[in-house]
Amino acid sequence: MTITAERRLREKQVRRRSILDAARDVFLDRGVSATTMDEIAQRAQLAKGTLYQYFNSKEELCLALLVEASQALIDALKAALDPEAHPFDQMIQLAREYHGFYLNRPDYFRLLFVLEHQPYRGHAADELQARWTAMGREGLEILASVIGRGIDQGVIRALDPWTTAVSLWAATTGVIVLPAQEIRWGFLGRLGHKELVLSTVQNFWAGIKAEDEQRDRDPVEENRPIT
Amino acid sequence: MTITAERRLREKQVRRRSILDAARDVFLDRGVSATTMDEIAQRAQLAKGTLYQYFNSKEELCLALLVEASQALIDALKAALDPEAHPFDQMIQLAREYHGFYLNRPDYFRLLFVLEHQPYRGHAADELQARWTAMGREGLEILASVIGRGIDQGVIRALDPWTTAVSLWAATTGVIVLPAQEIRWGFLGRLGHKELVLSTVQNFWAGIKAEDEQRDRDPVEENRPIT
Amino acid sequence: MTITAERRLREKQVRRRSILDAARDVFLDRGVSATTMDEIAQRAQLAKGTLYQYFNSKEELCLALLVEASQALIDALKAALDPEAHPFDQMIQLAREYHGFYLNRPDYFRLLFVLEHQPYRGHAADELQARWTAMGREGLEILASVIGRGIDQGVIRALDPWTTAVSLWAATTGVIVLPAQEIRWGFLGRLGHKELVLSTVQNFWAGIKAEDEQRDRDPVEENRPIT
Amino acid sequence: MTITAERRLREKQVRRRSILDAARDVFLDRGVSATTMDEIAQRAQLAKGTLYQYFNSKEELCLALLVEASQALIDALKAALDPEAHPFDQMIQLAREYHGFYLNRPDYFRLLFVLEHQPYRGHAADELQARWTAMGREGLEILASVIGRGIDQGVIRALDPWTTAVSLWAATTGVIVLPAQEIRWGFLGRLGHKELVLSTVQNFWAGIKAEDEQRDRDPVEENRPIT
DNA sequence: CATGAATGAGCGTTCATTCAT
DNA sequence: GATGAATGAACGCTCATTCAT
Repeated sequence: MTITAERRLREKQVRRRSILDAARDVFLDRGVSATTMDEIAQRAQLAKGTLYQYFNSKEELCLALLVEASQALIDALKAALDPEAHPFDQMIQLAREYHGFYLNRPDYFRLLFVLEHQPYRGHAADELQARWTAMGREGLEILASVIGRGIDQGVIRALDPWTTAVSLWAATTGVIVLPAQEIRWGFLGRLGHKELVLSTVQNFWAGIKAEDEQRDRDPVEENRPIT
Repeated sequence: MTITAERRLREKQVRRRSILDAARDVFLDRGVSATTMDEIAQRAQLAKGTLYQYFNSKEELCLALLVEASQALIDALKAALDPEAHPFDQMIQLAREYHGFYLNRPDYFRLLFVLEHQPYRGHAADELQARWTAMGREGLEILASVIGRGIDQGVIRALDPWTTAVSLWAATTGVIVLPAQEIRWGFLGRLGHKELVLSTVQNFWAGIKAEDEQRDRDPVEENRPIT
Repeated sequence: MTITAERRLREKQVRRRSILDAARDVFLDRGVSATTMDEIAQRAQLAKGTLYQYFNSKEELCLALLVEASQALIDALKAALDPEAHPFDQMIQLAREYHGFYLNRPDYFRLLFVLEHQPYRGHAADELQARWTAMGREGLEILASVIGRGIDQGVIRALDPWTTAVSLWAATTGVIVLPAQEIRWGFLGRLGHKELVLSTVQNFWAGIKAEDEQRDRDPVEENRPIT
Repeated sequence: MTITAERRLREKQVRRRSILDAARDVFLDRGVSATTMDEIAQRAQLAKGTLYQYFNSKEELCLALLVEASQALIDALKAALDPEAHPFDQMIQLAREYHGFYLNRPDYFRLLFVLEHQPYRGHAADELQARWTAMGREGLEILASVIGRGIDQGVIRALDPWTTAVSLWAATTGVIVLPAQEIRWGFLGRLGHKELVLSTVQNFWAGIKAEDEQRDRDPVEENRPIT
């Protein structure tokens, strides 16, 4: 009995997983609003009705994906951070990880930052909505605390850590997100996308470091894959 | 005769305007793909069929709005630029104007940079599509030429002007766009939004200026309203 | 005054004509139900509203065209008939004229015999409806009287003239109408269309002529244009 | 399990049938282009969306009906043909069957030969389109081969079998189709419709038979009902 | 619990007709 | 009388959701 129950649970989780995977793929192919539940069901090799046993609506399914993507990003950022390292190195670690997340999970990235999302004030999912918001803040706090430590150690000018974190994060995101708009704005220039991202971070560092801080070495090294 | 014809023309333009205004409002309320032609018609106090006398499709209507918004932005940027000024000041002028555009026409701004757009390769409106793309480039070129002049005058390091322009523009947009995501990411910090934008530009400047360039004064002054 | 009134009348007739011409052309291009009043107005170089000053509805416009076409066919058949000729020659005259009508006015022909027509029980046009029906009968009567005279003179077997007329007319129409269905039924065979029509008539004549009637010459000669 | 699946399949077929029946009825009432999917759904007592689970478009639904009707006609013609009989008798068999088809399935007949059809080059149903065309040809080939055998046996003059088949078929169709136009052309004469059809065939035979062929007997006998 | 057929409100779009000028 | 912009009821079709099996 217990064994059967366990297997049941395991199967349910597997099924939930495959629905999320399928939904993510199709959302990214077509955009959220252009995706139909039929397509998701087909990609997941499940009947359409089954989807509704795991998620109350298309909206909730999308939200679950957003929470998952946020969690993955936060986990990756946390794991990338060496607590012993110099604040500058930590910033670079985070930037590289952020860009690595973009490279390794462009699906999650687009889902979080490019795709248009309605306010999701639907008849369900208020809890998911709250979790999503909380996660956004959590990610920013990682960056803010790095900057705060840099200021404490005197290697960064006396700025507001939270504001600076927001500014850096937003600027970086703005650059990472660029390829999604390439259709409109034409080519990006001679630098590759990765170089563009890291040089933006480097410029930013140059702007916030304390006057006498000499650390200026090239942050662009190879990027280890994230799994 | 001529008087009647003139009035007709004027009325047509007025009606076209009111359709564009209504469409813009509803697009911003609901997002582009969730907006229905019925809603636009209702908001414009017109019959649905009337919309199709002015625009061949929803797509074309949206594109017309994008072209209009791009044009407004480009015009504002051009007007704000003092050709005699120091490159640093020009950068600040552009940034301030960009932010001013965001303040004065948040509707246009969201339309251009936040709302998701399909590739718009529909059965109409190819000319509009082309104009939109061209305008995007034109805007970037204004910034690139400022940076290019800065490099020529030796006040900016020897960077690629186009790449640097893309980087600065993307970073700035990333910051300006933040409030649209506030729902998700919580508060921005203690600095106001405008200060955040300008300090981002200032940091960027610090990163790209030539070593011996001393200009570092505070760019945050009052912002004159744009009409 | 009278002169002006006359010119007015003439202009009205000209305008009515150009509407009918335009409608006929577009009906034939697109089929009746797929034709829009916009297209007709455009082809007639008139405003759409003007159409409704000459015809109460699309339906009535179509009916007017049908009456006109019927009249043209009847007139052509009557004109082609030499009252002094041998009944066989008369039959051939009629057949040739019928086919000539198809060749010279394929537009009218398709309108009458190929295009699908609703019962036209609309809110107008009952009189036109009646005229159309009457004209159909009138055309058949021309053929029936020729056959009747042939029977009287002993050159055609003792058949019922009206029935024979219907049979000949229907068979001929069935053949003439073929090209309209070519899309479906593939090629027609080695004979040309005109030869097909006339050989059908010839076969029919061979079937109804009196045993001893020798007249059997080739009815296929050149066809004079009808204007 | 199998029982459930079987019943499902059966129910699907029943539903498909009832859609086809409803569509046929409404097409015949209103004409193809004037028929709306709403009307079909209402007549079938189904939701509109359900129609689209069985047919991809109105076009495909119509085409399916045409293929079905063609198949029924071809099957009937093949079944009616006695391969041992005299070519003249075979022609009469086919004509009688053709007319019988008209009597038993006037709905199918009108669908095939009276209703106007667009070229049907739509976004679906290319296979159906091909089947329809092929079936048209197949029907004609039955008649052509009868005529070809008559020529081989010397009872028909040396004509082109395909052309002659087209001519006979078109003439016969023209006569059979007459009642559909009765509204316009008034009564048919003293002979009944069936007699008209068969006498048309007989006249045709008289025109194509070899000089010395004597067979001329009355083909008009009672018509056995077709089920 | 999984299924997939059925549903029906809603979509973007069309077009015959009206009517103020 | 001529105009052409405005109308709005339909149209073919879609798709998130439900529910009997």
